[in-house]
Amino acid sequence: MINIAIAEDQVLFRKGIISLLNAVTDLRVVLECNNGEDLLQQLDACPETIHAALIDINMPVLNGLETMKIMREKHPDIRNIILTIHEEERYIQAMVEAGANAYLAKNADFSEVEKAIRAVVANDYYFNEQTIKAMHHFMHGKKQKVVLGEMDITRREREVLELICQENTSLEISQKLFISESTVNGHRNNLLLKIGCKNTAGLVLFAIRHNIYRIH
Amino acid sequence: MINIAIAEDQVLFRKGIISLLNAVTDLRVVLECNNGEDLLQQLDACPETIHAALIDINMPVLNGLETMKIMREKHPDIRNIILTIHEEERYIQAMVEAGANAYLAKNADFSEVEKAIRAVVANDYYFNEQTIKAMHHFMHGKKQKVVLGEMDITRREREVLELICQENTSLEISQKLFISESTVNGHRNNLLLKIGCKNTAGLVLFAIRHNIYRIH
DNA sequence: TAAAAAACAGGTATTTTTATCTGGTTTTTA
DNA sequence: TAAAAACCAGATAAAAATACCTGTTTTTTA
Repeated sequence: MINIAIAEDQVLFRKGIISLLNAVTDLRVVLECNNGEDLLQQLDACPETIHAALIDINMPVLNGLETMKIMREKHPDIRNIILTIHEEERYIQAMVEAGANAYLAKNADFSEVEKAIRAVVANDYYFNEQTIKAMHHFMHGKKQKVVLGEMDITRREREVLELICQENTSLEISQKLFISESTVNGHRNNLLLKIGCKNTAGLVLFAIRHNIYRIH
Repeated sequence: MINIAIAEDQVLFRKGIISLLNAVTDLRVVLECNNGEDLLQQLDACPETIHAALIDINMPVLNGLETMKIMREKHPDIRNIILTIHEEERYIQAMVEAGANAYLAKNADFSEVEKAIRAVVANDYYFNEQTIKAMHHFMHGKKQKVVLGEMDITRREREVLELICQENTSLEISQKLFISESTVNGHRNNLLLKIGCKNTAGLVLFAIRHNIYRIH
């Protein structure tokens, strides 16, 4: 019997996965949580041995990356399977680098989820073609300048980026932050370099992808 | 017995929901599809009476809104339940206006999905507090300038907008569309006016909100 | 089917953004 | 706790985006 924990904030998706997993005779979902912090707390209180954890990236309170880093330290025997909508290579790279045992896109089919669970329990890791490819690109030095961006973006840069997303010009931003327009343009430029994009459009896309700016 | 169809492109989410629905004794998922076009085709070939359809908004080929409009004409007896990640009022408004019988966010819990299915079958409609609120705002004239925007944007403008989101400059866009840079700038300007935003950041946000550009 | 409206194509001038710089300050880390 | 790295602030020139125009062609609609 394989015991599974799942951290995923979308209730319906979570319940659906649990239903599918519990329908398999030797799989059992022992723990379910809304976010990473919840997972860590529940694990401390859990008497059962957990073999694998399905972890979402976008979660409130404690996100997937941070959660997994702590998991590696506090629960090194639990295999971490990332289950996310993000298919960009930089996510795969960041997660694998941080110690993920498997990386699955949410649009994978269930048989792959099952396969990944069995694989990580038996052989520690499960990497599909997409993941292997991302790792190759990473190793061949084709990695993005900023792996999981927001971590490497300074507070000031983040403030500027937020205001850019709110359609402010550099002058307006400088007035709101009480700095000169040139400085704002300096931050803008650093953002472009760090994120590795070409212009404002790229900055906005990055901000949305990384929840620096939330779209309504 | 209530027969249900489901159109949802995320396989895992779809399979999960189906597993949950089929676990309820008097609910049965008869039809599952990847997109709207698939749904319409399968409905034509389906000998069973479908009582309700769960429809996602973001789907390839034929999206939720277009799908539902056709459903209203060709299958007026089937109740359409929108099941989406979008919680913005303009989506609710657009969908209800187009004839949705219920609107649910994907982070609803399963009991609400079940409740909504029973409600639309018994009483045609199911609207929760959030939906009612959006409809009130709509009726009180607080609706956004562009309800589901893309309708008012020409094909050419949409092409330009897509390329803007892909971080192309006006010159690059002009080369890709075989028109002059000035023309591209003209389209850009019209987009700014129609959408009512200030700059590229606003254009990108609009494109994402209205699924003209899909973020990964 | 004419008239009207909308879409498409383009030009010019101004403003904003982007590419490269310099140097001081704060934070890491060896 | 020095040295190194990263952050913050800024300037200037070049490139790109935006504001404001004029026409032509295609679609609507009265």
